[in-house]
Amino acid sequence: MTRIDLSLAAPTCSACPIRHRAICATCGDDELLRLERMKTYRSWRVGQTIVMEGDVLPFVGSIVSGCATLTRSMEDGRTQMVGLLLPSDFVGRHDRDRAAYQIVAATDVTFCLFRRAEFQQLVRDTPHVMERLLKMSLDELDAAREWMMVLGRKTAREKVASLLVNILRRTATDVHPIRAELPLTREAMAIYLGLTIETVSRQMTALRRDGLIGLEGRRGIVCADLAALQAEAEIDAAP
Amino acid sequence: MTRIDLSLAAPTCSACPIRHRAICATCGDDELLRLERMKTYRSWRVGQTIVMEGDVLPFVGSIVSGCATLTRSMEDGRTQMVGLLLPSDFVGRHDRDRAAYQIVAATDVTFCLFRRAEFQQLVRDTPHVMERLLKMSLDELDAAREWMMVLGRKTAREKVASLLVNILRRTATDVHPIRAELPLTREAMAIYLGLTIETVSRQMTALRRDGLIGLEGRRGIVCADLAALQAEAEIDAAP
DNA sequence: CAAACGGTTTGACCTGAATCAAGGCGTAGG
DNA sequence: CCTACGCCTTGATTCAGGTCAAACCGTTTG
Repeated sequence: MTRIDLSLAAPTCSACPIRHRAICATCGDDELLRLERMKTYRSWRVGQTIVMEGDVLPFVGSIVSGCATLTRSMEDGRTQMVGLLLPSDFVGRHDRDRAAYQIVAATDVTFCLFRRAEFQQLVRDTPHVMERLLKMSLDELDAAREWMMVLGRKTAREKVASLLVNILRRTATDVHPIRAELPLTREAMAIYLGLTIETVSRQMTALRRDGLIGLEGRRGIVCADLAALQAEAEIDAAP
Repeated sequence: MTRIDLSLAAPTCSACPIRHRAICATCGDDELLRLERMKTYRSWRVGQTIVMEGDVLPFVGSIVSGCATLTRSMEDGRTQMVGLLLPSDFVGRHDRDRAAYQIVAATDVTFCLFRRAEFQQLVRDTPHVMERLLKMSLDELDAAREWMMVLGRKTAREKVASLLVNILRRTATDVHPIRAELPLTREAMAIYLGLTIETVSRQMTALRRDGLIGLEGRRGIVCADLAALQAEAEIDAAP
């Protein structure tokens, strides 16, 4: 196995890559110091289970780099992804000590973790941190509802196109043409979209055949015309 | 048309039926007075559109009685319900003035409304109201994720059974056998579950034929063995 | 009382995605 | 270099749920 260095010289918060987008975005220097004292960086490798459904979860935190998934499973093994965590997203409930979902590293991933009890105290002492948490939760609720539309009403082709548009928007590196590295395997995409691996694969092939995307290796995607892909996803152009 | 009285002698908050479950649950007498001064009761009839997607929504509020739905629609008319509002549920974002979803009265319905600007000020002044709002939002997010499992992975039969269990739990009148009045038409059930009217109807008939539920008129349902119905819904018995 | 109407049920048929079954392809290891 | 392994793609077939069409049923209206 290729060795990679998962240790991370925990940067000061002010040098943190997610400083201005995560839960700490609205914190001043004093609160940043307080966070600094309660935080721990921790990394997991691709494929590792971070917590199981129902486990005690003594931390909450932000994802700093990489990608993780929240999933729920039924007894017979059917699995649905219910959250996709990308850098700056927040994980865990400050007011509950058990995980409601399984969390798995979709790529090598690093979290900035806070002990729950201390974080909860910070939330209670600092109204604007609580407001930030509230805003982020409401945004996640809106995203979950958008996703319900995808799961309930879209065709397989529209589902795959919707996911690609989301990922291109959030993780694109180049911009003309827009290009990104998929943080998900075909299986993870299927679990996200309520489809099977085979259907995801067929739809990816079809979108490429129709000239809407290009595939570079297993994970790379390029899109010369994002508006066209968005139209395929039937995303209302409004916002 | 049968006339019914939709005016409601706005009760004092202390006499309100949702006093201990809604956003105001943690308020003391002083804050209740403040709410009292900013609140308005307003009712809508079955079928009325309360707000359209994208409309300016100058209020936020709680549902006091009846039932309303949050839906999103695509340009070609496909529609998905993304929220089902029952008494004590909270509607609207304190930090946004536009509705992201269409809100429709599923039955005659009464809301307790607060002007957004005033409510936002209350939230900022009163940490425990903000914490209450945060807790309710996180609970809604969990419910949305549960629903994603239903939409993405369950069969039509399991979907219908899941909805019936939810409604029986939240709105049951009698308890042995458990009985409730469905607040939704077959069409609304279909929009909730990502199915068609016909499939919902067939599954309702099948559940009755199999002795899992009884139907009383169009809206009444009875269930002698809720655990059996729950098993049919594949709901993990854990909690 | 007949006709109209909205919500619901039922039946016949069709189709999109699941399932089952091979293969392909790039990387890792013997 | 050959083999194994993970992941992905492709093809053939099946089936759950959608579509189209008709009829039912309780309530309202002329």
